[in-house]
Amino acid sequence: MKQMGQLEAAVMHRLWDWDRPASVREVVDDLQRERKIAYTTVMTVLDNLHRKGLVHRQKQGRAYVYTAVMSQEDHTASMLEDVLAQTADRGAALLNFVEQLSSEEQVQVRTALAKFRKRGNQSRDPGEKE
Amino acid sequence: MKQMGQLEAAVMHRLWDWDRPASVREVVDDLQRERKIAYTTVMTVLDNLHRKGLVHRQKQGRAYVYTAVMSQEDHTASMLEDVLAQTADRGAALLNFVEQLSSEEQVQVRTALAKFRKRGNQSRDPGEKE
DNA sequence: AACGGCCTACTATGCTGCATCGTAGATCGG
DNA sequence: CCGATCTACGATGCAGCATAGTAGGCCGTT
Repeated sequence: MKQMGQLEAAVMHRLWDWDRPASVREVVDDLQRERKIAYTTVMTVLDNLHRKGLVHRQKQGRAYVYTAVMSQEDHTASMLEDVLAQTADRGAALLNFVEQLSSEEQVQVRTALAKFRKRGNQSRDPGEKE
Repeated sequence: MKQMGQLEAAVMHRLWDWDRPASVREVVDDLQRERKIAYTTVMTVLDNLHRKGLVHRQKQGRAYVYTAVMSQEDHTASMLEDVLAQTADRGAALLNFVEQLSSEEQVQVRTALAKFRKRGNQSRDPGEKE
């Protein structure tokens, strides 16, 4: 459901990097700096992303400006969740996963978990975002 | 690279469940219990999985017997890794991810990490499995 | 008011991956 | 030699993504 194509990903990365509403024009111009691509191609992609619910859009003057619905981190977390959802034994998969993380990352995760534990974990403050 | 289609996944799940070399015939027969499907369809799928390196095969008599190259848990872990690899900020993504895990799973992960830490992390003792 | 830009909507094409089989040919037990 | 069973190879259909052209609307400028 979240899986994207190359171009879609390239577009999303720009929206994430910029972290502000961006028009098709802006995205096209930025992509153009790397390769030739038609305005309508990018427009179609943004339209598709909108239909898929990955970006939100709003009319600004004549044009639409697009913004990513989720932060990249949340999106990644969501994809990780999707992967995990398809496995029979989540626990086992999780173990093998953290096992394969680098020591540094293991520390990061451990630290993060400790933090959540203190503040009662379970989804962060309600009323944020959304 | 690891992403599979529905049928491919159904086949892999059987190989994982059985945890032993299985022939096309066996897989077909099992799939047949749920729906009609041609022998060659399954054969093609197994052949594709073989080309993709997800299963290993060996001649046994006239037929090939197939076995999953990785355990399901390792495969899932590998996909999680792939997802994480595509993100810019692995750390942030990891945090958001563990944040969204259930309390139980957080405990599991924490326990697992503690275990690795004691035994100098890096791959668990061989033969433990599960 | 007509013109040229810019933007959206709609449509179309090509490619790739997966699902699905059929057919031909090899092989093995009778 | 015959039928059953396998593999190898090829064909078709459908879906998702990339790509882009065309038509028409809107707006500021002559």
